[in-house]
Amino acid sequence: MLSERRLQVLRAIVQDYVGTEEPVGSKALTERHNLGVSPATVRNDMAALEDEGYIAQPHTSAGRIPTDKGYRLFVDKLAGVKPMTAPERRAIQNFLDGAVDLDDVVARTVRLLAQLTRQVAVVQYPSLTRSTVRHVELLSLAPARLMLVLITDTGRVEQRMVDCPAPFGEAALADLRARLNSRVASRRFTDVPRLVEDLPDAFEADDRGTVSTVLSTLLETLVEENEERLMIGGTANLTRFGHDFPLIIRPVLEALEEHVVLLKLLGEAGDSGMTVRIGHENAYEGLNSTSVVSVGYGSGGEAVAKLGVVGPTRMDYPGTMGAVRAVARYVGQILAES
Amino acid sequence: MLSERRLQVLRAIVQDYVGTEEPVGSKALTERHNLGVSPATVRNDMAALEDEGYIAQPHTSAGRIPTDKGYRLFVDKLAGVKPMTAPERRAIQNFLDGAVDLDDVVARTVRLLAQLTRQVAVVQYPSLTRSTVRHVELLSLAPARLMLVLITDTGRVEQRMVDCPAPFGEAALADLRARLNSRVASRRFTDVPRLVEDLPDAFEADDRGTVSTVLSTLLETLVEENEERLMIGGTANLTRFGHDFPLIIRPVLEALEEHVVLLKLLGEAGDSGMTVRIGHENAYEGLNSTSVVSVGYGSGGEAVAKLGVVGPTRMDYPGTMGAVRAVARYVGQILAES
DNA sequence: CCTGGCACTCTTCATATACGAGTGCCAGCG
DNA sequence: CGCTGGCACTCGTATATGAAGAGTGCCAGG
Repeated sequence: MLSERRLQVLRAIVQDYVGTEEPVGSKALTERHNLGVSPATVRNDMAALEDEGYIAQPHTSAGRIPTDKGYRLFVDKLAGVKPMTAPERRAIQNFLDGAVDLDDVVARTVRLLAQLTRQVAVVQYPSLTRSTVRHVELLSLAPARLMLVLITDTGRVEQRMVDCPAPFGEAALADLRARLNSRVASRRFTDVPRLVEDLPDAFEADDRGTVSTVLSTLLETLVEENEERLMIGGTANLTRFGHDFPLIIRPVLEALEEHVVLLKLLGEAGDSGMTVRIGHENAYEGLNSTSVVSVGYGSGGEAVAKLGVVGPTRMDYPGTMGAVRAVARYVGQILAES
Repeated sequence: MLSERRLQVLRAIVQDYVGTEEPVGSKALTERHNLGVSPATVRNDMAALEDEGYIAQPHTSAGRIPTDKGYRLFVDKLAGVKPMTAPERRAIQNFLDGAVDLDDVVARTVRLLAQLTRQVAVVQYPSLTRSTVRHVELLSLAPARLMLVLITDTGRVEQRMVDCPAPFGEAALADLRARLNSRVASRRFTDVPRLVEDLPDAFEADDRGTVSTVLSTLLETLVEENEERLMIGGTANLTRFGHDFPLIIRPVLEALEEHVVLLKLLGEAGDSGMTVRIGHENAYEGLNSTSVVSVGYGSGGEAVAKLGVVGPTRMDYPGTMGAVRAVARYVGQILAES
């Protein structure tokens, strides 16, 4: 177990390195933080910390930098979440309050988060499977072509084309629409499959094919992988990565375009509370030199989706976590209001 | 006026520089291209080309690289559009044919274009104002809350929430829906404002407020700036920019996130045929070291939107133009089929 | 108008050297 | 036993120097 002072030394190393981007030496440490001990003592502590794998030196005779394990300890034990100041909170609220619909909320959230943290922001749309149905609509576009529109209580709207096996009359359409809504409105999406499974039985033989097609399209939209969407922003902040960045930045950009990868990443994060994945803790290789800070947000007590940021492992964790948490809170409020 | 040989020298410089990314000297030129003259002669030609501003040398006693003006001449006079090979064309078609809806078409197009050109791809959604109305739908979500859904012949779907000044009955809703569709279905979106302006008159006084609100929401969605959307992809290709790229790449990433900037850029491009904007020809400063190749696409003879790529000025123009043109053609076909 | 020759310019690369930051270790002190 | 100052050592960075090479501009001659 590490002594109290050694933990403080680690904390000081992380803070200085995050600030300066340069390996930090024993002398500089004692000057900038009053640890009450001499550089020689700090050197001993550093040697111990290095033995334990919390810090490393890029080259012999350079200062130390934290390892992923060092950041992990820092986040878990040595640092809290830095709360937003009152003016910052007001700014967040003002920025989000103008949103007119869900797309706008998500877009604004991405911008805001990117700006606050100066990192890449990732915001997931509210998951269908965690929302309730507000309305299901069926439009007839052509004799054998329908459009299915799903609307959730979180304001999300999904539409899908349905090619019917046979023409479908106006009367049957109205019937299906009414029955569908009476069964699923205000119900959770996860219950929908069970609630509609016997619907075709209520229709004439000629129409059952179409009804089944509509229902299977409906169920398809609820399948995970299909239903999750997200928006990213602030990629320009990747340029703040470091000097060596050409090699780092490319896989990160690639990962950011692979929404599936990001969704998986967010999915792996804990369901409640804030999750920080540091460097190699991220399963996806391209993100091995980044950290991902994410948290769920939702209108009530329950999270309907996640949001977060992706940045260099050398990031200001307390500040980033504070911003992410605050934004998630306000987004939740906005969703609850609408 | 430049002599024929000097133009060939310029062409050779552009080709070599694009290939090697290194300034090209007189000796290397005569070795790789059989111009039939000696390096000394080429040097004289180069001096002349430099006087005219077509090429420049990064440092004294280094080879020459083309200027924006040089690329311009190359594109206008010295190079054609390189057609896609038959297998490439088949691959394009296969890749696009699986698309299930417009979002999917656009997403696939972006991926395809980014992959073919190894540059950043930009694809605009079909413009509303250049499409015709397939269907307008009104859904009642709450007593005083409607949802307006617009569907175009190109498969684009836009939805907007409408907060009504007063509750709106089911009968009035059905009436409005029917009247609206009978007036605007199959008409061009640009005609819509004229076609609906007297609609409120047909309703009872109590409902006129709501009808007007619906109509003004409808008209709002048609305003340029609001109605245009686009998707980008392949940003990871920005890492292929050059060695100096941290300073170049940041403003480019910023521009790519500002869809308004990109839309303006595409808007300025010629309405028919392919447009190439080279370096400083781009009005937006952040894109001064990039070139933008864009072209309109559409189901019929008329373009409904544009697509293109953004890359370094040092790009393979003939190949890029060929890919952009081919993709635009196939996308047009796909849209016409659906 | 083209060509070969030639002197000149500059960048790049390798080598050598000095400098300094930072370390590890040790003996001594409280 | 832990902290401290001292000291020798390592090694990366910065600077200077020189050689090599690529490329140029210019000129005289064909």
